[in-house]
Amino acid sequence: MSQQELDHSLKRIRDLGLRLTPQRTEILSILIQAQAPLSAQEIHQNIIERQPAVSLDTVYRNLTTLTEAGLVSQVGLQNRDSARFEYQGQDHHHHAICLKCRKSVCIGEISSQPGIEKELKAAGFKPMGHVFEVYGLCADCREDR
Amino acid sequence: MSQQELDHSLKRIRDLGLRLTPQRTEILSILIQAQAPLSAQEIHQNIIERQPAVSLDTVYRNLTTLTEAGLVSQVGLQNRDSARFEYQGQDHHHHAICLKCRKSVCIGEISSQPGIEKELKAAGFKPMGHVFEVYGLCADCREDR
DNA sequence: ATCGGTGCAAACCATTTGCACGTTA
DNA sequence: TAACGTGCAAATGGTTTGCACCGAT
Repeated sequence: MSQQELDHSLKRIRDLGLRLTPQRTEILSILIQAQAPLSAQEIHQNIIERQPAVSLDTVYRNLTTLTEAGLVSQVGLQNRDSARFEYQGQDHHHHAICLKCRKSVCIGEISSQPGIEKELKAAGFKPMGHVFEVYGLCADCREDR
Repeated sequence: MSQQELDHSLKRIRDLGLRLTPQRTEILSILIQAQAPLSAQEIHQNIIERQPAVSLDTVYRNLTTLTEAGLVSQVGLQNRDSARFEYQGQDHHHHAICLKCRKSVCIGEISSQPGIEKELKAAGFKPMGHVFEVYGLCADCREDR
């Protein structure tokens, strides 16, 4: 569970020759415990409850660093407002995002797409990742029953 | 072909009670002719070659209006820099976006995902749309052969 | 003792908005 | 002529950056 993920992450940080600062550890542990992808601002709010001096810039810089380290990944919302981040565990998964309240529900990985793989191959495109997001209305926000 | 799409779009605009301004028509026709999703800035550049007085704000406002009219859709890039827009024809399709040069290749619609549909139903989530984007390196930018 | 990391303040830049005027229907 | 749409300029807000100091290794 989370302690294990934190240990794994700290090891990876050390292995990459990055330093282990209290800020970095804190950001990581917040993301590991998070139930949903968080924005930089939300992470910052969360942190200053315990460490009031941590700046928003540091949160941004660490999110970049952790993303490059492969420990965190970005979750978009088609360029509407701010970016969201989540801890990148073993399981690759996606999200269904509510257009009204912004909450997101995790959904599993999509099945392989032979047709698309073939198209990419034909175009000479080298895929390195993908984004799949469903948007709509969550159970609380939909107006029909 | 494009004249037909333009006519269809102009009709839709009239049907919605929106006005037909030269700026609006121009933006639409640029998007219809575009080979790839364009950013607001690119559309603006393109427009002022013919109508120097059109402002960037107007481009933004029209992109919003046209998106709401269902004639244009946004293509993201996971919140990295600026948004891109493309004409929304009959066919629903997706993009493979090059992380280096930003060019994008169109790819077909993904096949239906029974597993995910079931998950969404269980969560009470009402899907209204989805985004699927592959990112990686295009034929020109990949370094291996 | 290094060199990466941090805080602060200022810079950036895409996008949005208020307002008065022009134009479409 | 009544909204709607536009241009201009200013505001907004998320994110980035320069710089000097601090602290992990």
